[in-house]
Amino acid sequence: MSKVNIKVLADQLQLSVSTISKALRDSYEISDETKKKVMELATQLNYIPNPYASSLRKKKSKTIAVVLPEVADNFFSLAINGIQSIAETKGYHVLIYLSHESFANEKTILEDCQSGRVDGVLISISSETNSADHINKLPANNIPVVFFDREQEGIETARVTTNDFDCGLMATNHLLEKGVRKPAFLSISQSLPICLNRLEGFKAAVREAGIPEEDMQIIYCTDNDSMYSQIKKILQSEHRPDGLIASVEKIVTPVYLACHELNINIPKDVKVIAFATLDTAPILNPPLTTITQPAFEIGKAAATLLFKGIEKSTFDLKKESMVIPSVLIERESTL
Amino acid sequence: MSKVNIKVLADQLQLSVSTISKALRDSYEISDETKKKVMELATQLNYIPNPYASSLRKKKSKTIAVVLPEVADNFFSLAINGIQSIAETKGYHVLIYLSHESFANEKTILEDCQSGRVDGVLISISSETNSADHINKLPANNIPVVFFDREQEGIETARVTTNDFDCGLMATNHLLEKGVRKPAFLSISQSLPICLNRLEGFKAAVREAGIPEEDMQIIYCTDNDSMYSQIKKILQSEHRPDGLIASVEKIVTPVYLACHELNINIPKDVKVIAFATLDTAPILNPPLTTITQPAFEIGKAAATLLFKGIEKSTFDLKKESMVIPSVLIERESTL
DNA sequence: TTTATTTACGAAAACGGTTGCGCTAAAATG
DNA sequence: CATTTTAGCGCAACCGTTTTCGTAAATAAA
Repeated sequence: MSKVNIKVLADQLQLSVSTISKALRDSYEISDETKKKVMELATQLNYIPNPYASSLRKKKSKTIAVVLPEVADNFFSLAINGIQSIAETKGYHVLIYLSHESFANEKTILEDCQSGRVDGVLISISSETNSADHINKLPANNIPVVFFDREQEGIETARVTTNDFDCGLMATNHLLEKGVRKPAFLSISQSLPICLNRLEGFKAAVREAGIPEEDMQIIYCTDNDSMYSQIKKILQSEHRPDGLIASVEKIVTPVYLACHELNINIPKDVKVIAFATLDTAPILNPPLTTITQPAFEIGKAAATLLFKGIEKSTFDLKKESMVIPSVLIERESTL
Repeated sequence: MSKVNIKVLADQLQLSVSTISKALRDSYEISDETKKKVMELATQLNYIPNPYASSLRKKKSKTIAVVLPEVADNFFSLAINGIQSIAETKGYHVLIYLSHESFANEKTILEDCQSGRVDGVLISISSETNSADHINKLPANNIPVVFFDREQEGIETARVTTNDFDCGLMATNHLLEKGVRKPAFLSISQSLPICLNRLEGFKAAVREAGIPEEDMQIIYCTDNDSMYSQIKKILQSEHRPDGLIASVEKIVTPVYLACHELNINIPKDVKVIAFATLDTAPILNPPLTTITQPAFEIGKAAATLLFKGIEKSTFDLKKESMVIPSVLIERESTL
């Protein structure tokens, strides 16, 4: 820690600490001459203000928390980039917390966020979370919260999501148009709104198309480790689907591996479409048709909203809610 | 911000603030009876200590900074996970900073790190960085620094890297064994040690094998946007290589795309091996032979070292240096 | 019983900035 | 020339905790 503080500057210049403080913050109370002297000595001695002293007094930390389930996912990586890009320009610092998809962890993290450590929170909830209390405490304590991607119902605050229902519909219709008659929807959670909404879109499309109940499947792959064998089992069953919708990115690799292993041809035997931001999608075998979410933009938008909520007291986050549409990129996995 | 602080507790219990503080921290000076009363009221009123007040007084922030070029890269995502996993158990908070491969940004970030905001820094330097001064200031100011993956020479501190030279050698030898006679090495920087070391391995292997100078190529793809066309040009030239080594992950997609576009068959016409932690490697077309770096482990190891450096004054980071080997995973792109 | 020690707590000074208010001298106003 | 205004700066409280030191009462040792 740098040992030169305001007091050192004050002593050397024979001025009071308040004068130094004001000079550094370009206050109108201080003459240009003094300001210049202060600035010069400050840079000369490499003075760096202590942010925590300032935070303590001003009750502002210029820091936000980003709470997410994992970073080992392309979507969240890109979202973090988007968030950072905005935070940088605003002079904010970004604390990253990982819930590891655990509700208990999420709760602990959010508790700490009420300590004054952060001015606001961006959160994408864990797949276990299905209660709102632990999150509601934050706005109640004047800490603005913005959801991005994975939201939680029953909380009145801003959220930035993508058009999940429409995309579920779109993805399913795409498969149906390509001749799929026995579609299966692969999910990872029975409670996450993103999964539910995508699933609802799937159901709507299937109903609309008049697919009989027994020809469609909804499969929950909640456990990362058993995902591969679970998918293999489905592909070997007598009700083998001829079209798969992977509702999240991490389902893609097990699906492809299982198909290769079982000598099931994509797209001839089974067509595959996935919600993913994978940039290797075009070079997969075969290239994967994706519903690509604007991860970077979602991050940026969420951060922008949060900063408005933090800085403008007139701005009401409760009224804000953004939907940034995803795009379907057709490739050979659904040819 | 929660309005209940130590003073509120003190008033309600008719005790002094110092007693409360000590009770909360389980000091031996306080009777069990008082401690219990304090704890109870604290949880009842949902007291959450202000970390910045504590930091200010104790001159410890329980926070570290992670400075890296980008997060839109599998390697760094995994590394962050590794770092977080250790930080959590130690009760540390993690600030993420992105240099966007810019030296100027990196410098600004590191300057801020000297403010007392963080107790230590984990850094993977930008591709532009080739000076040490801005980093050396940190240890000089008693802020421990640990490099992970991308290090900078001329700085006496711990680093956690992988065996880049050996892997460069290994990758090249692998290609040569598979019949490659005109290898090309694709790099992104002329100064990054990871690139240089891998390149040195490449050179050594090529020399050893007696490949004539004119049959090997070293290509610098410094610009993200022109990478694709640059690679295409190389593949169309008369000196077309028959083996490619992608020294970093982000080169993979342009290489595959270019080959597909030009109808160049991997591995028949050109064999490809890449330094990458892509989990889609096995489902690419064709599956990609990789030198897979232990990103998660590197993150964990670096964080572990940093915390030792922070907490044990006897522990000398200068003497520490870890190499965690990468593994070559053979797939069809080099068949 | 006297003295020494322990136990349990409080007062107050830090930590490093920020900020409202007061003061002085010079400049502007009448 | 008397008076008000303004420019420029310092004093001191404050933000919420931690920590040193002091002290009174209770206990132990002499």
